[in-house]
Amino acid sequence: MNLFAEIRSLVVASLDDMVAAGELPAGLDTANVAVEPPRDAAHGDMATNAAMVLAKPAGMAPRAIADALAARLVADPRVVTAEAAGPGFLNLRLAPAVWQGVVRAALGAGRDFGRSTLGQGARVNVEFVSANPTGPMHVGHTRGAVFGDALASLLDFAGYKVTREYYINDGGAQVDVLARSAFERYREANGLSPEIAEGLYPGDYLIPVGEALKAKFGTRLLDQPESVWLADVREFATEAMMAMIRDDLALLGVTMDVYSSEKALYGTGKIEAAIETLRGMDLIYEGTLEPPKGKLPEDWEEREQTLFRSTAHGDDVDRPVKKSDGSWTYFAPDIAYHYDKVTRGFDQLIDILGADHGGYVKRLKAVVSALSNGRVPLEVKLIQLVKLWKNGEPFKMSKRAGTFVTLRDVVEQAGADVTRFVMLTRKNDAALDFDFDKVLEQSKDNPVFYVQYAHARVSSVLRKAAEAGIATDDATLAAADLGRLDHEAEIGLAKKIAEWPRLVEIAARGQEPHRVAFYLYEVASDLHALWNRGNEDTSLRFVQADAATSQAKIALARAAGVVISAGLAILGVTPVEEMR
RNA sequence: GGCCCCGUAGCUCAGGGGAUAGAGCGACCGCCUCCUAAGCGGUAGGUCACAGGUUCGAAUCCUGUCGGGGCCGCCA
Repeated sequence: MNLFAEIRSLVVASLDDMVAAGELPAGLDTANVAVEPPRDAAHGDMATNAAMVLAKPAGMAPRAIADALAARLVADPRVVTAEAAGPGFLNLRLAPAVWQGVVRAALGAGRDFGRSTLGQGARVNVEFVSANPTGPMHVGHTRGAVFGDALASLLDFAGYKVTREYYINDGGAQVDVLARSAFERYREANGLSPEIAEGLYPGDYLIPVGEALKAKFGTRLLDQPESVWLADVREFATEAMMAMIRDDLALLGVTMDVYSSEKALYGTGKIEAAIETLRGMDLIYEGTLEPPKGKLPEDWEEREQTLFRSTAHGDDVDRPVKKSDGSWTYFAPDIAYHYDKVTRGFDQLIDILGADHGGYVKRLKAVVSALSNGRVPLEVKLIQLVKLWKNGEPFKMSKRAGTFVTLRDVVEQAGADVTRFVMLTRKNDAALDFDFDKVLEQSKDNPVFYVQYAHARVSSVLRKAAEAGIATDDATLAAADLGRLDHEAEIGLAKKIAEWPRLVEIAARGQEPHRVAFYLYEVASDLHALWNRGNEDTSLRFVQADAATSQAKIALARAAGVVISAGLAILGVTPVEEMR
């Protein structure tokens, strides 16, 4: 139930009536006609730009269209007044019954209130995290994980069929490094002193892997050359790392639907097939790249390479798919992987990458564009840095200094709910400050607390009502006499609740889960404001002496709680029943 | 050199064709004997980096400039 969409339908239908009555010329395009909340609440409940949009094509004055449209709109019982204003806006005021109906609808739908059919069941693949399986997840991964998961939930809520996917980079040189690092820990487990050479991974997290290798292989591998043990140790260590990463993700409440392996692409002909497909489109050739402009790399040499003609699909330069020794570049399996996603039948692909991969976006889009013949759009969402703060100072991360902050560190200190909410209070492409002191603060200055507190207050109302012997199940509340909700502050909260279905669609269209967080803050703010007014004006308290009035007011509170819990569910945050 | 992101109130940030540009913090003023104060109400504060352009209308779209950050190269 998107009230704004309903009123827009009414506006468009009224415009059609005007055409039929000869008040407007036929054939007008109403696509740009919008019905939105006005910037200033004093203007009314909703505003439409119809008269301004149609004035020019209709060859009429905006005011004339607005007045004629107004006359038709007020005939609808939902519309109380329709007044032309400003440059040609038509401001509408809706009947209290409409807002009361929103409360009833929210109670009826529960956490599904606001669910949309916008996506029409389109299949979307959201690939996120995709951290190298060489160590624990760090803060940067955490933000990507939270964003990807929330975006996936948001799209699901908006009517898409979503697959959450993790691409395991287990095919490159870094997993060999992992294997060698783990082998040293294996030697250590066998009483030898490990030699963590420069370039190997020194982290303690590999010590248990060494122990496990000992348990599995005993001393058998100790005197063997690398060629004997590398593949086995690599596989063992990679699996151990992935188990660790899955645990980290679980800690955050993130569950993937699909794990795809880069390694699995090798030796199956999938890479070759993808490249050959491109070659069939004349997009693969042997050639030489121009040297990069500006400062030339010291070891730059012109070499003939196998190149992907990504410039044919919007990239700036063509990209190598083979190294000069004939092996694939890291880009080649990525081509095959995206080809795989396309052939699995997704209607839309979303990649969530760290901002440092920004230079990679155009070639990925070129791949997907080419391999899907332009059918499948690829959207790449870049995740900006997280800056950690502690005790009022920036918390510098350094692997060497041992101040490397893992996902586990963050979640253990701040909790999954707080971590998630805070990381969703910024646009993905803006840097984020994560201040350990502030995120745990129990005050209204902390948005996490503020929103949770609002939800807890709703629960508190329900508990109080129950103690007073008032029935507060949703069915009873929905059947309450909501006509008693007539105070401007109460109607105001109902109006905010009415925005939820519209917000879901806006956020989903823009792939911007942060909008949900900001909206929830507004709902919480309105609820707190109403609650505070109860201090002065006891008639605005939710629990009243008589059951009927109480139920109407509690229905409103409950509807706000429903929206908050629906929104928090998208963000992956648990709504709390009480503050502790 | 090229590409991407960013520049909005003192600070942190929303808003991304539409009316007088918003919120929180900070500042200033007022408020707690009581029933809902881990507070509440109010005020001040902005050439939306700059310059052109498109439009009936630009913080929003386009071009350029300046400033901040990121990326480039057979490393994934």
